[in-house]
Amino acid sequence: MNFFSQVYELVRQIPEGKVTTYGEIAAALGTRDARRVGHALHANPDGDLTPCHRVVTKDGKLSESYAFGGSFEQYAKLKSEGVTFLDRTHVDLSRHLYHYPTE
DNA sequence: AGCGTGACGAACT
DNA sequence: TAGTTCGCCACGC
Repeated sequence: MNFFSQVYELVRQIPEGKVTTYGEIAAALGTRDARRVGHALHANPDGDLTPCHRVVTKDGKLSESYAFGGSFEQYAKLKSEGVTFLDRTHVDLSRHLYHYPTE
């Protein structure tokens, strides 16, 4: 089990209508290196297997370099799942942030 | 092999 | 409050 796989596992645990942040994932794996989390998602082409559109930055901002058609795809997918937005590129984290259980 | 960069973000100054 | 440094490492050059 490598870091990438763990990232994918956590992302798959995000329920519909929820989002999480790079920092949450990194912290859940015991590190502060959010860059690897982002890199893992971008390196993963399995858009159906791993809902990377549910992962945003700490500010709730959608990633600017999203691989599947830009942040608009994230916006469309998330909105269809019931996620609300502060503006076209910012998720309402106060309503939809998924916090990983601490163990 | 080293160096710079990067879907990031917290801590520090 | 804003700017800088540090964490940590895959990847391209």
